[in-house]
Amino acid sequence: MPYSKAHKETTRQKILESAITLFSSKGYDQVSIDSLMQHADLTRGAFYAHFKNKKEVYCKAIFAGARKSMARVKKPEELNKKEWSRQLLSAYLSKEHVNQETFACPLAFLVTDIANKEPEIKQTYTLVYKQLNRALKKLSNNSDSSVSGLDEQDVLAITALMIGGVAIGRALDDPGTTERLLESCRNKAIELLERSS
Amino acid sequence: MPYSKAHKETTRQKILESAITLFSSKGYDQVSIDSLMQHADLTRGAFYAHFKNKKEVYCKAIFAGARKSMARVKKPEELNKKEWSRQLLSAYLSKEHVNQETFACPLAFLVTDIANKEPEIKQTYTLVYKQLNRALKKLSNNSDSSVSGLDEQDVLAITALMIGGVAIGRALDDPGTTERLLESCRNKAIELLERSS
DNA sequence: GTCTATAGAAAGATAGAC
DNA sequence: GTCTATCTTTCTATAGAC
Repeated sequence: MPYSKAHKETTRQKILESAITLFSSKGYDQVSIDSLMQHADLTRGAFYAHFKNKKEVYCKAIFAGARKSMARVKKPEELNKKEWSRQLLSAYLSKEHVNQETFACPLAFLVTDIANKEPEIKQTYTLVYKQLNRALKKLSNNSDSSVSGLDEQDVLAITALMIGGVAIGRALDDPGTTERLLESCRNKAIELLERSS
Repeated sequence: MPYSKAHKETTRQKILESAITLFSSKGYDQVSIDSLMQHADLTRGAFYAHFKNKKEVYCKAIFAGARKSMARVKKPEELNKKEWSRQLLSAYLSKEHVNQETFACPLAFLVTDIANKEPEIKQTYTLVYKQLNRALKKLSNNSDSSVSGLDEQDVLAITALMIGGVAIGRALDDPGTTERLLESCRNKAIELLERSS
């Protein structure tokens, strides 16, 4: 056995990383399996030893991309939940996120890429969307306080501002407008966040 | 000349109508010129007598689709501006809009289809986006009142909720969540709208 | 597991008849 | 202006050598 199991897993991860980057920035149809594998320093043929087909790697990329984004959500010790959630909103609704310099949340980068796709893809998106809402709700629940945190309406509106702001910002051809849009969404989202305390 | 100028214009409009419907629901890559022309009861070859290429008809469809959506914004006499803008938000952030039963705003249906496309396409989207913001700002300016209406931050946040809410709603595989999302965005947007009065 | 080669299908765009 | 036929490119997926 010339290739170890560990090596296969490493290769698979490399492909998945490329998939997250490329699908987020170009969408499903604009990424060919050829370009994907080239990005991962491999050739077309090797793809099918790791994934069944293009749809499968797309699903896995959405899931892994969201997981990767969420991994940044580890709260530093010195911050309380409220301060941390405010910082998160600022990082999400930032020029750097829009320009894919820090990370790329599939929820924002691929919103309209999902509609009219296979059920499996829509289910993956829905799952990840609910995870984000749950995470935000949890963050707003300050354990050492009597307040109950955000209700569902607040959470849904805040994540809509996050996803909508970043998605629109990426579509615009005018950096000034994008910057003001991000600032507006940041301010309104933080307002909703802090109103509950 | 067996075909009149009027006939050509009629045909062009028919293709454009098909383009609005199909591009909105499926996105740029999932609509072939063949399927587009079939939807307009014509064949492939006739396309190029009306449009230079696929990119051009996509741009025109975004512009015309937005114009068509905006045409519904004619204010009935019996409503004042405030009541009318509230109704507009409800029509936009509705299940019917998400399901493309009433109309399909390209700003929401195609947000992430635009990023990384040609400058001309991004410019068209940006133009239409600014039109929507301007229209909302104007509606909030109650002429027979001393209040100045919405400021830019409010407008940008409201349209982000509109576009974001509809775009996310279309991506979800769970009608219940979509309904609650739309309701949340409606409520928060109306709240922002009425706070300025 | 990864490579090259290729089958088979689909798409954008053009040519020429009517 | 609209049609059919076709050129050319690109893509997904598979086959077989190493």
